[in-house]
Amino acid sequence: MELKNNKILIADDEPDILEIIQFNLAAEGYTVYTAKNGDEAIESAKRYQPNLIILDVMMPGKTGIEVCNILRLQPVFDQTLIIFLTAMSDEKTEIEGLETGADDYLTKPISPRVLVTKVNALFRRINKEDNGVLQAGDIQIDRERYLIIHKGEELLLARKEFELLALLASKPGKVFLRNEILNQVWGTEVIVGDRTIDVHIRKIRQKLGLDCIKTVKGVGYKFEL
Amino acid sequence: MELKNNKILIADDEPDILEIIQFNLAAEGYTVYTAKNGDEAIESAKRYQPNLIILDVMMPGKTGIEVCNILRLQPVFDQTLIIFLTAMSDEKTEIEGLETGADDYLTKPISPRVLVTKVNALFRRINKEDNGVLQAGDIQIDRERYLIIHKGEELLLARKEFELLALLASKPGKVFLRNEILNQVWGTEVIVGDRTIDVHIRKIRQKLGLDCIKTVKGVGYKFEL
DNA sequence: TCGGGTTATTATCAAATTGTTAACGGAAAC
DNA sequence: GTTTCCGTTAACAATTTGATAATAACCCGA
Repeated sequence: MELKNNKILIADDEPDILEIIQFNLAAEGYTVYTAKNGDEAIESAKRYQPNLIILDVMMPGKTGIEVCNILRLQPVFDQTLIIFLTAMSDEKTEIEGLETGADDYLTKPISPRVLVTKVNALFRRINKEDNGVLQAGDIQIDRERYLIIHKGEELLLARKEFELLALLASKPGKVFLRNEILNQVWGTEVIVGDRTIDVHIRKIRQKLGLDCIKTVKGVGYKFEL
Repeated sequence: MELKNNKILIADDEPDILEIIQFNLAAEGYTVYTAKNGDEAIESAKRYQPNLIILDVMMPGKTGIEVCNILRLQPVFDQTLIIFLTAMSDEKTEIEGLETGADDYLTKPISPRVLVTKVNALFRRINKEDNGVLQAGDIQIDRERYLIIHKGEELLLARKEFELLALLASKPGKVFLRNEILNQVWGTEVIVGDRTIDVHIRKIRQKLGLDCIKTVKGVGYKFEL
């Protein structure tokens, strides 16, 4: 049903727990990496750039909280989800963890079903494109079928046009800087001129027939109603 | 978005890289200093007290990591952001750097766009006021959507007007000297006459229809109520 | 009240930014 | 092997913005 192209890193010093979690998440379709201690976790995190990191708090060497603190220092891990595994009702730890910016907790012993549920819930929250369809105003953006639906009519956009519109519509109202647009739609490697964006914007406006993309001069573009 | 009164020091022994980085960051409105080796870097850092230091790891004399360690010893550089430039995927160095307290990494070859994005992101993290809504009296300043909301009505300001108002409203009551305003909104590079500020103030007053910007004769302007 | 210094206002011009169109090369489709 | 479509660019038009100059209005103290 879903394309779970999400990477998860698990760090725990107990091999049994590691295996249970790995098995259950892999069965859900996630790509799972493991680490046996804090240092391994940091290394793996940097290498694989996982979307979610599950950290045991009690680990030899660096604790989960220390790992979290170190990772959060880097913007790369700004958006990364982090879940802590704690021994039962360790309130002090929870408070401490909260401050380091964890997204959720799990207390041992772990129920595989609870785990999977929480993980799914977290990702659902992040990937708004839940069922592949992004709703913005009366416009539907179907990522899976790569088309726009406006008032029942299906509209076919070219790839770049589609991605550009999808980006803008992903946060209605937000002004996207030209830089942001280039990064998200064209990637960081390619170098294209500034006019390129304009031309694509124009094509979208033309095909949509709606004035839903506003120009904010000197700043960028935004999608609005 | 253009509160870039930030100073950046770059240290690299390759003149080409130095120039590329300098050019791109200067274009973003940062004030940029350069150094050709570790010792120069330390000297410049002490002299200019930059907000961000970009250090090549491999440099003749002192390496970037050594420079970092030396600087971090002094409380003055406690809060200074540090980014390392490393050869491609040198994980060992990255781990080592992390421990010395770097804030981010860039791997060569450098993409100017990635560089600019990361630098902006770092500063945004420090100056948290960047996104989110700033509430001042019954006026909301929405940085993300780049508009002013007053009594439910959305008001569009030109870029400089917006930045200027955002600056004044960021500290209601505080009198901003003309110099401060110039530095914050126009940056230290650009040179504009004094009347320019007046004109922008006037436009804001006009568009807002409110008397919320007070003149403090001989001193500057302040935002109030 | 007058004068010096400062700010307000206005119109104007230059520069920056974006819009538009056409055209070209290349990839994909036929 | 054509043909079509896409992405990009260049060139130019249109628009908006920002800076300045010139002038009026203001405030304060002498």
